[in-house]
Amino acid sequence: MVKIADGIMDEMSACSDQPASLASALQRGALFAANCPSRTVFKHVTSLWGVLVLIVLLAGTHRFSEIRRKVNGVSEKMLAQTLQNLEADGFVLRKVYPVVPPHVEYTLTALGEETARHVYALAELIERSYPQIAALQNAQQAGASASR
Amino acid sequence: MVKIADGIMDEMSACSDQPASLASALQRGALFAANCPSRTVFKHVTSLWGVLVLIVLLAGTHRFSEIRRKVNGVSEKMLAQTLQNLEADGFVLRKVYPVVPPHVEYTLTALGEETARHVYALAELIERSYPQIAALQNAQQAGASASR
DNA sequence: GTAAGTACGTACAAAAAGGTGAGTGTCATG
DNA sequence: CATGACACTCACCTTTTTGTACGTACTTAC
Repeated sequence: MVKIADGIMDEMSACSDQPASLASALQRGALFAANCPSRTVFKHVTSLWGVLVLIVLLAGTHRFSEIRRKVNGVSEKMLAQTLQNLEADGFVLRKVYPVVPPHVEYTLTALGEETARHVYALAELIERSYPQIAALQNAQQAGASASR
Repeated sequence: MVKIADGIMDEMSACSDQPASLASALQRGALFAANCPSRTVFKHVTSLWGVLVLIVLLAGTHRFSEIRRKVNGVSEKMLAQTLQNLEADGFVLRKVYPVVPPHVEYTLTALGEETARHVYALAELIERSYPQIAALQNAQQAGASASR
């Protein structure tokens, strides 16, 4: 087994509730402790809509309704919320042109692009291996129905 | 801007509801279409508990309560559910020893290890860049309160 | 003049996720 | 002899997330 996870493991006990002395630990995040702010950021990028938006924006700047058309099934409300979160976290840049039919453009920041590439790699891996997964699930289902 | 997202973009219109002729397209997943099964798998690995469990298991085989102790804040119910999902998707292997105090071990499969490495890379990136993100959010908050 | 597009905000309702506390059966420890 | 550990499961409840439908302010197209 790999041992690369030991580093992040040591941060587990960080991120407690004491306000004064542990401020730097809090700043660093520490995904493993409960009630940690970095968990929120993580949820923003790994939520389904967050992921899909990041992947769309990896192809270049888009307008609101362009994203909406590409990401099938997202409601306007959810898309607006997702984009606001990603903007607040510094992953996307929002540029408003004060013209009469509103025109807003969304672009990835440097951090957003790096994040999106990781997310994209993960999405691609799952897409690639989905046939195996589906086959496994069918096999398990068949086995379950055979055993009852 | 990068153009690597164009490949997955072409799959957007796949994954429709027709049962017969598009079975192979359905098998391939196509994360971008609505109501697609690969979205479910994706949600399993990118949910907060899913992520943390994968990272813990990257360090090696663990028992149920070991995982629970390492992943702060997870309830027994959620952990059981998460592990069942990951097992059904073929990311973790569950090995039961039929001994008198129950003994169950969880290990990553090959697919699970590959996935976990991607997830871990993403988590590490966010952890690393969290200080910047927090600083940005504080700056935005300060700007907002200054403007009102 | 009516519809549609643009980029959202808001109110309400539905659905999903998550927490809580109990119970299972056996054994080791105090 | 009572408690706790083990690995869960179940029923019930609360919280969070998400969807739906509508409104906005203005313009272009039919």
